[in-house]
Amino acid sequence: MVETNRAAEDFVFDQPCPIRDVLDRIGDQWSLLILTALEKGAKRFNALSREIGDVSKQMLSKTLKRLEQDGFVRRTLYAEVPLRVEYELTELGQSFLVPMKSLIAWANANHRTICETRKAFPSRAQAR
Amino acid sequence: MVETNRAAEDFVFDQPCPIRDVLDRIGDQWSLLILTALEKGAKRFNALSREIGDVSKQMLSKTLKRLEQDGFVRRTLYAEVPLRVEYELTELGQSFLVPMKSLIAWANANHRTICETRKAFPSRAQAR
DNA sequence: CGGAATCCCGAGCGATACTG
DNA sequence: CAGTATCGCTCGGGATTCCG
Repeated sequence: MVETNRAAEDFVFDQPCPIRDVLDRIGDQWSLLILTALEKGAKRFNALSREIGDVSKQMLSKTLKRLEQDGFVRRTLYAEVPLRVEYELTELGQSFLVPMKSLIAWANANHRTICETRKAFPSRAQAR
Repeated sequence: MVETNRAAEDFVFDQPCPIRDVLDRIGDQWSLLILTALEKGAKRFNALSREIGDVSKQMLSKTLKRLEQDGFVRRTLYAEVPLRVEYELTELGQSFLVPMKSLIAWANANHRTICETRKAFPSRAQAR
């Protein structure tokens, strides 16, 4: 699993289009939720799980690892018993939230309009 | 196909979380590309197809319809021969691009850092 | 407690062919 | 030209189970 196709695998590390690369992360359903949940401070794994609610442990784990790999989140392991692991935003993660917030604000402001428009659209045979 | 499960179907029209609803659209790989392509003015279907390049007709069609349904894009049909259809941004679509641009700017500014961080991450057995 | 491994289903999406 | 219909594959991600 480690040495499969080197060329294709390396592609992950050098995406040609920045915005698509970024959208792939935050567009994956959980990343943004996690990021905003961490905005108020460091959280433990199960605390995040409880706060977000409808995320499986697997996805929380995977998403956190990706966010860590991309430098949005820092993971700290405390070798206690029982184990304790804390996640917190890095500077990069915090700086990302700045432009993201204006987008969130836009979404909140215009969501009602979007829903109305959607309802008014002719033909109920639409996708999704 | 029109009258399946009413409750589940209506859910599409009234999403509880604004930002997730919005991200579902622009996170779908083509919406943002189309929106930015339309920023400079109205375009015809095939013109969009050629400009974006690697999008199939099916996905272009579906995505445009969703964007139209959500009120981001306006579709105008000219009953000529041969057929002519033009797509353009609505005011909503244009207003959306404002916060989106700051996010794009962030992505451009920090993409290199993200790629470096990603490369430096231990263990090549990462996801995606 | 904090994950990793396995199984599995449905959505996303491309390719192709057909229609108005 | 501007789509729609059908097919089939891939992959995200939930459920469940196992590990340190």
